[in-house]
Amino acid sequence: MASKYTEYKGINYAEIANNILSYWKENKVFEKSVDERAGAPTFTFFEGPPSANGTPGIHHVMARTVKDIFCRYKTMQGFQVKRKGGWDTHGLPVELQVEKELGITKEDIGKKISVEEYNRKCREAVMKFKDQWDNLTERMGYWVDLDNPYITFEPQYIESLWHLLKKLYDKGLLYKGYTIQPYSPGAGTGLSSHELNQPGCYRNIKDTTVAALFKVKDSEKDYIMAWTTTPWTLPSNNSLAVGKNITYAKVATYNPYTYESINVILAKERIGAYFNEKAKDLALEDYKEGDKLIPWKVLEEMPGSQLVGTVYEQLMPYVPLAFPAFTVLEGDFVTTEDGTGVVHLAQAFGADDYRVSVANNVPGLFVKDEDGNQVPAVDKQGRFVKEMGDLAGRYVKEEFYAEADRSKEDFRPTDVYIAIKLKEEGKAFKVEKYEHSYPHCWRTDKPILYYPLESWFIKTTAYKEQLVRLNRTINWKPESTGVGRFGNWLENLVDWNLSRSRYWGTPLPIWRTEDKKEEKCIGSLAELKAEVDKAIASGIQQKPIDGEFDPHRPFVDEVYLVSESGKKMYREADLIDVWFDSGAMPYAQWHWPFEQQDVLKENFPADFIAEGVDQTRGWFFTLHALAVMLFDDVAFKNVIANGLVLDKNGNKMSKRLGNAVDPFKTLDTYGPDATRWYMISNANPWDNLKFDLDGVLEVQRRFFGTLHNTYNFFALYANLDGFSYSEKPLPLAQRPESDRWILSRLNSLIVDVERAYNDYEPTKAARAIQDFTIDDLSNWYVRLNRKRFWRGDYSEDKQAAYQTLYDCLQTIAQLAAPIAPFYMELLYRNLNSVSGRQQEQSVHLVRFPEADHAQIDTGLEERMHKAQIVSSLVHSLRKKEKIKVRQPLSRILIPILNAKQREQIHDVEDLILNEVNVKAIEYIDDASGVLVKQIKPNFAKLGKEYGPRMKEITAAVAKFEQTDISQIERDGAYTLQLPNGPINLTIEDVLITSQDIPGWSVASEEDVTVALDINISDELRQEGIARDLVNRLQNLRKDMGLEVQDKISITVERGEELVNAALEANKEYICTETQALQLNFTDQLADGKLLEMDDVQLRVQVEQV
RNA sequence: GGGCUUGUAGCUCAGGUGGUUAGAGCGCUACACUGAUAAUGUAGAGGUCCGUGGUUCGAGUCCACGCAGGCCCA
Repeated sequence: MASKYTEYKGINYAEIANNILSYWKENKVFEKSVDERAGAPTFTFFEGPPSANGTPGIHHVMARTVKDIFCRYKTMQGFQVKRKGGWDTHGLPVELQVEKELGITKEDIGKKISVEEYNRKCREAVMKFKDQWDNLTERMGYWVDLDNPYITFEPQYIESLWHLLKKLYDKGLLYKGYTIQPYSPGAGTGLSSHELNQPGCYRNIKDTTVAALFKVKDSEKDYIMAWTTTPWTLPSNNSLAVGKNITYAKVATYNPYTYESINVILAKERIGAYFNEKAKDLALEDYKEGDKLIPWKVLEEMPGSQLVGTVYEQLMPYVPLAFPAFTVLEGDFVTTEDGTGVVHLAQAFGADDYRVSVANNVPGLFVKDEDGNQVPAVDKQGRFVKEMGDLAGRYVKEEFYAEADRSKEDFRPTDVYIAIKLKEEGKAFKVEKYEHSYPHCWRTDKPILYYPLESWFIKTTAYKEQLVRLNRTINWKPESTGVGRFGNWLENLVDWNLSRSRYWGTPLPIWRTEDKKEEKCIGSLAELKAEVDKAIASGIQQKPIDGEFDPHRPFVDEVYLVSESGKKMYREADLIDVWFDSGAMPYAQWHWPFEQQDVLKENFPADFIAEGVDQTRGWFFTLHALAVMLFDDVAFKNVIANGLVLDKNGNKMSKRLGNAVDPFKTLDTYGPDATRWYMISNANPWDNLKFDLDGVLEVQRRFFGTLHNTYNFFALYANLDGFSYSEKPLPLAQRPESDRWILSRLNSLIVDVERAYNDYEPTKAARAIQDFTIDDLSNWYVRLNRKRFWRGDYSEDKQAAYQTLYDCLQTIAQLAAPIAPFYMELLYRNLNSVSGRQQEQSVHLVRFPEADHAQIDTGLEERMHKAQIVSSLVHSLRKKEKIKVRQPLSRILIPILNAKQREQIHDVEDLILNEVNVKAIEYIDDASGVLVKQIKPNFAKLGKEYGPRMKEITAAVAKFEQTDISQIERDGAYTLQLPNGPINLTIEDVLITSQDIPGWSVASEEDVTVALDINISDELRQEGIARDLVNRLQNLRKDMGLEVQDKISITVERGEELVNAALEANKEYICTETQALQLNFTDQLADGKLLEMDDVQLRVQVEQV
């Protein structure tokens, strides 16, 4: 055991962190923190896997600090907290990165590069920055098991995924359906939103638009008007959508192309876009064919809800559809920003169209292909199918035609062709070119179509109710993300589209015969092996599955199975959504159920997870969905959805803009503790953080600097006195008021911090610890008690001071360890290496402190608060009167409003007098006859009772004289005679203060008022001089380089009478303070030093003895 | 366009259930203090509590409608 506490001259926090890191490694502290808790209740944490194909950023430090805090906290509370790391390895970003590096596109896969080679590249790329990630993890102090992580591309992991998929399949939750996706006919492939968001994909183009007229069935001449920028979808129209809160108008007018008399129905707000205001007043009957101004008149108005259900005639009757096709529906996406306020729907060619049609059971327009399958009216090359009469074979977009065809003289784009046709048939009201932004395929440069593509889905909608119900049991931080963002998402749930047409990912384990009549879903590698053996037996497959089998493409595609009826089966070519990979990690990370069957019992569901709020519909959802569908349980009980880390100006960080903060550099410069503390204390994790390095510096200076100074102060004197906490702790009753006060505050702090951690409010915990350390411990307790540490013998009082300060530091180390694991470890070890009071090797192995409620004395805390107010007021008055604190003053006056207040201040009198260098406090009460009191109503209390009468009460109380105040104080009651009847006031109904003492300079705060007697007697003056001299002598000692414990001898040259007297009178005081063994006077001092004081000079000589 | 979220001092943030002088830290200015000193104390300047309406005796706080930023989704 060390005999001395380590003292520090300077401190390098980053270096400390490195030392602590080595200490943890050497002593396997992390491993112990898990292993030593074996058998204890578990606290389960799930690590959301990052992808190592990019470098980590500062926001990862944020997210991982949040995770780390609660894992460390729960460990300290005695739980066993296993933390298995993980890597997310599949997905499009990996593919795109590889393609970029190799300079290839998706089309080259299978041509310039084999799928096998391509996937091998992906596998390498995805771990490219693993070292950097591991390095960051370690250096920021994130404790997670990096040696046995789960990796989503490993065969065992994929096998678990297959098992889960099969469970879903067996429940009938896996089905193949359609989804409307961006589709490029030229490339023959669907596009991801990621691909669509690449720069240059959205372009402004001019399209032919049509405001089409849909005739209301059984009406004479009523037409509903809908506008579209894609006229080629009009032949596939199956319904119209209106907004239920939009007001529509029926307008009598004439068809501008056929001149027929018609009534047009459109949103009232959109009339101006289609009708000329000048023609409004023209008489309808005066209209002649060809007139420029077409008269119009609003016949009636109606809400959209009234239009819903209206049946109309098919616009372009190529393919008949059964009722309820051609019905007006309600659509929440309808606006009056542009168009007519009526949206034409073609189920096959728009996501909204599809959703609304399906929801209303309206059939979409499809035809049967040669295999009897339902297909849209436009084929995958972008051409109308043969059932479409005169349109058959036409490409829907002119860009799809060959250049040669387009340049022919009689070439008409299909949109124009349709527009003309509708004009001629009297079904168009307005045809015009319109410029808008439209997505293009980044490969072919041609416009995309929204087109129905086959996909595998998980029928999450079947579990909507359970998903919503169980979500209510989850503790979300912040709550709004759970009930709002996530809750709404669940309310509007759609089935989970699992399919991805890509190469690097988990293959869908479904095999089908060519006629799609037989199907098998494989749930394990063993099952696959067995099926393959069957296929080999039937001659369909040659190669058996061995132990080395990689279930990725292309190998899995080379596996053919045999159906029950003996037919060859092919794997469905899709990969699954990578979110399935990560959502299944609770099970797949343990290779469940193939190994460690029991592990789920102990480690599911998670007690806690944390990730960015952008994961709400990603990881948070897939975790929840799988847990609910497969296990009828939540996947996690508590979740923190943290916000973004922005730059200091509130802009998104990006490497391109150069405003990204380098996490490694930050850790190098400021150390992990200040970085973590700043992130947690500055704002709640779920708010966005404006990351400012100056803020980290401030945390370092203010919090860690203060704490470190406090420790250093303790170490300095404890070493001199040989304090090693070997004595028994002194009973509270034997410790002075200020010790009992700081211990009371300390125990209150423990209560607050524990509550904050339990509520997943790390910011509150950090701020509470910080405020205690800076305000209570350093700036009040240590400042007031400094002398107890360095003056006199090793008395009981001194022991009390050491023990008290030690306990505070020790407890802070434990409370703050989850947030600042390195520095708190240092503090803990520095203290315990001498005292040996705690046996654990690390603060992270110690149990979290438990509050001793017996030490909490709220009365004492109140009293001390009064002392702080009085001291602050006296300082303020001294400042105003320009009298420095070193000059003692005789007394302060405090008006006393009641007995309690007097008692409170009296109990802390010594502290106050000491702090402000005043000899006495005099209390003035009513008997003195000089008190002037103010009174005002207690609004909070009276307001509840009298409400509207507050105005008159306030006015009446404002008119109170001193005698009225005395009366209510004396009687405890007072009756107000008011115009609207009398009101009885009690003493609790008013607030009485005294903010003035006639003839004195006073200051007041809260209910305390202080006056300072500024008369300085000779005696006080002399004492002031003595104090000044002590100060100068102390400085001189310091200049001479003396240590605290060195003794001196002082010789002073006699000077002014007052000064001489001052020194004589205070000789003993001066000697004690300056550790002088003697103080001698002489008439002449040859080589003394001239000390300058405020208005005197003194020649002295100081020698070490 | 929808959902969620944020808006309080130059900056970062506090401000249970509405209650009458809206706070803290940093920064700035000035003064003081100095056996913790790369600290500390005191004072000062600095506010349309995003805006507009409303409810109320009373609104930073509650309601409605906007504005601006952010995230996610269309």
